[in-house]
Amino acid sequence: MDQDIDNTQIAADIQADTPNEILLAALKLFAEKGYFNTSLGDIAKAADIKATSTIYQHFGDKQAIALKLYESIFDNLNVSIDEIRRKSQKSSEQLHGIVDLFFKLTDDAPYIMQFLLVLNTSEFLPKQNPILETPAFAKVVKIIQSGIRAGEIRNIDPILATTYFFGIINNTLRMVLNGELDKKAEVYQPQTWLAAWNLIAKKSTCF
Amino acid sequence: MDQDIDNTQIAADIQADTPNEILLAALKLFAEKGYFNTSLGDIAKAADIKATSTIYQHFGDKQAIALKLYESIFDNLNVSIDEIRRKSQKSSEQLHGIVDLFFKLTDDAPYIMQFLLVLNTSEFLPKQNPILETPAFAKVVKIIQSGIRAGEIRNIDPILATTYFFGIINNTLRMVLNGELDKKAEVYQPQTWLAAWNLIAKKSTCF
DNA sequence: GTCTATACGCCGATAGAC
DNA sequence: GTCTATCGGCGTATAGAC
Repeated sequence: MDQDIDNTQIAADIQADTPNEILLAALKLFAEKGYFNTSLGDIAKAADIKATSTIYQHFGDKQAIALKLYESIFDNLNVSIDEIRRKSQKSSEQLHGIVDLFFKLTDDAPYIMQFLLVLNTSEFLPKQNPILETPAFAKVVKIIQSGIRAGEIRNIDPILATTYFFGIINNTLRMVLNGELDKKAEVYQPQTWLAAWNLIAKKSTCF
Repeated sequence: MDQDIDNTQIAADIQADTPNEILLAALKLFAEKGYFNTSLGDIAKAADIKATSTIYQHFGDKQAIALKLYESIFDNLNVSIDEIRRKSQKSSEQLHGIVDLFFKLTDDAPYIMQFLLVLNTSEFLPKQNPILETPAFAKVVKIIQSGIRAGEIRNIDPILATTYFFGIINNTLRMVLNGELDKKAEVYQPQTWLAAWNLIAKKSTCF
């Protein structure tokens, strides 16, 4: 049991085995430098491995590493969203749960949020769904749709409402990730949540 | 005079000479496939040039092409923003002018907006300012600051207000660029402007 | 100013010993 | 299962003819 469980929480099965070391090193480097600026040599070094060939024992090729990361992150995101939806029926509370998750991840697992919000996965995973066509995203749209039916959310195009809502949330988190907003994400969470929610809520308090 | 002046409007000096052909080809390819998935061979072919060596007659290296694009786009953006600021004193009208420009560019020069909103320029232009530290961005913050002083805009952190405002605007444009929103940008402009403006305006009409 | 031809290096990927 | 050693190719960049 290592004590470096910082960024791994969401990164699937937490095992201190070599494949996971490789994944964590790759996630960090991809987030920091981008996929194409990261060589297998970089990953090997960061994972305390002497030979790049060792990587091929665990992954088919470089893309496969990125793919595994992509799948881990979205699988975990899916599970988290399902849990959030089970806890409450109200769209407002479900959305609040997702926002809470995103802000926590930004502070606790910034590499994962960098992967989600900043990297253009379609550039190195062309066969994979772009984030906006991912099951996780579809679930968010569903939440907003049912919020509209329930009268919680204004009657506008659900896709557009989702675009506005996460435009605010994600842009704020991007600004935190790149240091343009210099405090922890949690500092901005309350007012950012209010701004985003009031934007789509039916009975907005206006300020 | 060629008739393909589609995407060139903002791309600086419009001349049908070879350097400009190269820049236009590169812009298109970078926007479509990303910088690292685009080889000099790709650019040469798209620019109707037989030899990659010709490119080196006009640009120092591959990065220099991206740098020239970066400078052209931001120089033109700067000029446009200055013009907009000169036309009116009111922050609301200045912001509306910028929003109008962004939506028009998304419909008329999508490659430029892709470059601005989607590409991670810091991955291939590490020495250049990230977009958020660009003079153009600083001017937007200034507009919002003076809007706060004038009582037009609510008294919140100008950086945060800018983040919210362009979170909505830019995310909407990103959704148009990738086809997730399937109509022209101009279709979404009125309600998106209202959503973004009411979010930061002091006397919001609420809906 | 554009071409042909070619050099060079990096990095992804493989073979095979231990 | 990790290592050493090496290959092959792609893509950047250069030399030099026309």
